[in-house]
Amino acid sequence: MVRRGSRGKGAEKRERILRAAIKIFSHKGFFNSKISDIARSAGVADGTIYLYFKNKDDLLISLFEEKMAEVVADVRGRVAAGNGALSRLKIFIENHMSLLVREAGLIEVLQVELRQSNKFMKEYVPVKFLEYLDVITEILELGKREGTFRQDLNVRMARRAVFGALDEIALAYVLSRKRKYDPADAAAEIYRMFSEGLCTKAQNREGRT
Amino acid sequence: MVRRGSRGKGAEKRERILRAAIKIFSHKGFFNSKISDIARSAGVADGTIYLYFKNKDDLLISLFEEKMAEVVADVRGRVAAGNGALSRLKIFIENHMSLLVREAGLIEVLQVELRQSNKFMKEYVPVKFLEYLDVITEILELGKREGTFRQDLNVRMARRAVFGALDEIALAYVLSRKRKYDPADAAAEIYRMFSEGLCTKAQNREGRT
DNA sequence: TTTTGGTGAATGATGATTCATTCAAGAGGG
DNA sequence: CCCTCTTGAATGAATCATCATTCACCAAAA
Repeated sequence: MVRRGSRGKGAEKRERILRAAIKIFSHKGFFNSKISDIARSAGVADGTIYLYFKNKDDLLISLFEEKMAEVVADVRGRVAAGNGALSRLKIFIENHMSLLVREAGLIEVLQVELRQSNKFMKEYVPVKFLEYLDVITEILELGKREGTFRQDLNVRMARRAVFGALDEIALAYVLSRKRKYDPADAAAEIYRMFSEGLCTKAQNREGRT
Repeated sequence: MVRRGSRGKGAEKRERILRAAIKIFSHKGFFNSKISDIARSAGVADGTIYLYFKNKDDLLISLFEEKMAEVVADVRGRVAAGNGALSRLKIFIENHMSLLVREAGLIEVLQVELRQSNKFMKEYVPVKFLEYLDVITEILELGKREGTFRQDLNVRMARRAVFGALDEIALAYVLSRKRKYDPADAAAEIYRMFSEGLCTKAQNREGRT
């Protein structure tokens, strides 16, 4: 018997299906993607997908949660390396933009399907996505403690604003075939917009990195 | 014979269908909405919808374009009343957040379906949405001319950042049943984040409204 | 031989779209 | 003023294609 845990051949096949799902969903969107497309792309039979996932919805949600978990763990590690809130914010923004290149398909799926699922799959709470937002929250709170950021900054609002700006720019990048700008430049620009907007006046008057 | 131009009973019926579509799409999402749902809600027969719209996709797109055209014309008028880029930016942000209350259904549809359509309906270019972004662009360019905003501000990027921040916060508002915050407060917060981030240092050192 | 993962054709539901038919209202003739 | 007649809007039941999901069966491993 082949076990289907986190180790062994089963896990490998499951992973193949997830990768294929990312590819197909990112090309056609969830509703236009057929299970048989995904199966073909993964090199398995249609029915096999149902051995690993409850149904099509479950496939999408598993994809969100598992891949986002990796992204969150990864960015947490990177951010921790920065010292000070500004440095960490910079790392976070740069990492997000570089995901566009490293994990293009995944980001495309997240961007167009997350909202849908978020809104219409009643029982689904995007836990891992919220954790991603938490990483921003932690940076902002650190900044307030440090005195780098305004004391009256509304953290809940600011983290949405930061994520929203990143996400929208990422979306523009993904949608434009022409790839009009460089993600690294975009990161620098966004960082500047927010750091100069979030810093105390004292910080603004002095020179900053 | 009843004509179906922009005047007369035909237009009224068409409008009823559009309003019903907004209601149903915003509740269930495009793919989960049945034409028969919309027909019932509009008080017409299924087939009637095909007298006014080519197909389901066309219904969604017409909805985008026509309703966004109204929103764009409206915000243009309001923004023109402000003098100076900062004042205009403030008006734009406040108007966007107040749309959440005035046009809740429409905004919900735009937020979750626009990305989808944008990405997957190959021929569709969201003209009216781009015009909405142009309103921001014009404000930013005015600010640069005036000297209120940094000369090296990347307008294309900044307008996406502004829209993205607004959109994300609007989304959080729409998704949370609990209505955790007041759109007017949110507008003030966002305005502050961007104005302090976009202004030249000279502006920052002096007092501002 | 038994067990289990894997298969993919068959099933059944769903829902967009069509189209034969109905209906209402104006036109014109007597 | 009344009675056809014509026209096209409106209807909604029927059609038809499309998949998600199931399940009877197969092959390899134990």
